[in-house]
Amino acid sequence: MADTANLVSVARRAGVSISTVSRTINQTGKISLKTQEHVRRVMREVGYKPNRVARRLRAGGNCHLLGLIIPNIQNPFFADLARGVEDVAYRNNFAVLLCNYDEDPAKERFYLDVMQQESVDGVILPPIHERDPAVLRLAKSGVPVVCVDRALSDPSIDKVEIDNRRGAFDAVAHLADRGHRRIGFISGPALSSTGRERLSGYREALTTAGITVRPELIRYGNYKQDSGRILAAELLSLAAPPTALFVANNLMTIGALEAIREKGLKIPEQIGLVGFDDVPLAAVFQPPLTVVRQPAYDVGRRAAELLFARLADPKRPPTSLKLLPELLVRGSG
Amino acid sequence: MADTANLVSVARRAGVSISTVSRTINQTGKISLKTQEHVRRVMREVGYKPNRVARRLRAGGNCHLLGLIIPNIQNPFFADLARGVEDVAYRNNFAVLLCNYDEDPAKERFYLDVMQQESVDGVILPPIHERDPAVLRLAKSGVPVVCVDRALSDPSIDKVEIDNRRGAFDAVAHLADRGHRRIGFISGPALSSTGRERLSGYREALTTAGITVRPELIRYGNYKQDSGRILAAELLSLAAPPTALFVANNLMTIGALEAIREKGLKIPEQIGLVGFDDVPLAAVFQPPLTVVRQPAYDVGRRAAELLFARLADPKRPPTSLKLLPELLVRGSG
DNA sequence: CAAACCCGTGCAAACGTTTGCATTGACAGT
DNA sequence: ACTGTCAATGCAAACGTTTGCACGGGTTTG
Repeated sequence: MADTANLVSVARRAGVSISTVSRTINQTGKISLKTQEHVRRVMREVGYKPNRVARRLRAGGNCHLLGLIIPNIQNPFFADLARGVEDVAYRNNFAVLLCNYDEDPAKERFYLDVMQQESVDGVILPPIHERDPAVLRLAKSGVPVVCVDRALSDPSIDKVEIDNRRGAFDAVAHLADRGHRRIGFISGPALSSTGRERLSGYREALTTAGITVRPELIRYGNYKQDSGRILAAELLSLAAPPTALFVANNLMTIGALEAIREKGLKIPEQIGLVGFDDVPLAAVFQPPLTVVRQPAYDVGRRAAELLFARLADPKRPPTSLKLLPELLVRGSG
Repeated sequence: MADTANLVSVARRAGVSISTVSRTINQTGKISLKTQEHVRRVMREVGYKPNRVARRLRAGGNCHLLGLIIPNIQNPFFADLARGVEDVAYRNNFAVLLCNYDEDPAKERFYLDVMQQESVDGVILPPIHERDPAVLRLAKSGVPVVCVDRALSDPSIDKVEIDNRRGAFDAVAHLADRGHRRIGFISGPALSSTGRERLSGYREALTTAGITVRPELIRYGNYKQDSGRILAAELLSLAAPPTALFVANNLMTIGALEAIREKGLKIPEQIGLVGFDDVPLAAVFQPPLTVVRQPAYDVGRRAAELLFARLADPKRPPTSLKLLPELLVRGSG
């Protein structure tokens, strides 16, 4: 366990003070070119790597670490998003602290504390709901926060969202175009901003198409596979069942497919289906699934870029981005 | 930006020294029960949270952070694995530093450096290959390392693997049972240990079934979707094409499905298909996909548990776990 | 020619912990 | 009464950085 090279050993070996070494590394202060080169050579020789921990302790931030707190990395949407964040972080020599909070406020609070304790340079997360007090507190304490996917009521916070209303509208309008009049909707939680927006897009599309909104065709799920299966089964068992389903996220869509299979219904002949979120297998599915693709990777990428912009200029005005989802018409509805 | 409570402020407020506070927190040294209670009350009052950065700097490890370096979080296998790691970490009040290295040695090296610079308590990763020098160096430098999914030649390192040979054997034996005699194999990279093991399982199953191994039916991919599509198309265009395909991972299986669809072949009548790795949609696919399910979540969980065991007792003998995959016979082959 | 200035560099404090050692009473054994 | 022991606590060094300030010497300025 050879103790690693540090500023002191480099300085001693180069015959200069540790300040000089530090300043050559960070390009701060005036150091003659000759000295710089010499120091750099010594650093290479001993394989010096600055200690990020000491650096963060001293500088309290500004030190190459950012936090990403998401509901669940097993959801492909968040995996893509995380990847977008990570790629930008890597390009800036940042590492990413990843946490899954499972929509559990206690876990969220724990991880927000961790972020502060680790003095990360910034945090990216979908807040648990619009006025998430723990997130607001973190932001107020000076840690840059970027919200993704879901909004936070505070207008001073950078955010990257998806136009959920538009995505849902397009999907449902498409189903109406195909002649469907009874379109069931498996929504997200009534409390979530994404859930509400997708619901309003659904409503609006129906109204535009001159179709009455029937509450019995709307069910509220929790974005998990099971609820998709159960709620789809409920809808399909109605006396007057819908001829098409619109499902508010990927996992619930898979659940709905299970229910449809159990009923032995043929897609799209007997039941049309459009889901929110694309998934890897959707394009090769029989029939290929029509979905609203969310640019998840881009959401992550843009959020990270926003974060770096804020780090570079803490005074810049807050930015709010709204990315457009895309209806991929394949074969299921 | 109210400056956060620290040891000094707590100590002052409680009228004791910082050592006393520190020792109450860590349950080290002798502090009277009365003092302890008092200190704890003050800590609650001011909402004190120990600064993890300072702690790590001082203690150099043992400080609630572990590193996870994986090829790509967008691969559901690694997403599940990551989730397994994270759950165990959370239960132990640890946070996880997650990095994607994309099979790129430069990125891997960068992230391994980061791990050391962050003085994480331990690292979990699938090494890029068996004698990955960067990983060996890290391990030698005293950072506990647990290898997952792929092996490292050094026997002193804890590892959790999948019995790839067995998984491949079961899959191919199953296809042979169904009467297939020309079974194509889309393998992983020839260099990877998983690739080699799955290949040897494939060979063994054929031999056991009395089928000659034909090199022209074996193709080497890179575990990505494109190579699955391209190689499957090649196999299906042979003068004597295989009647069934065995594909060595999930993404390449999706690629193979694309190729099969382009050819207009019916599964399983015209072409049988078994893939390594389960994916969310596989069970509701038409036909449902027969796959070798890897217990990815458990790999992550066990690896994290191994890591914590090693932290608790650095002298414990190295452990090597081999988890069994499971052939899920559904409808595709 | 002194005063003012700038360049290149070093000294030492600070960041918030942990921990070896010293210190203080209290109390028991002689 | 004197000493050794022990429990409870405090002091200060250390972890590896960054950075404000000071300093020496050379160059410009009035």
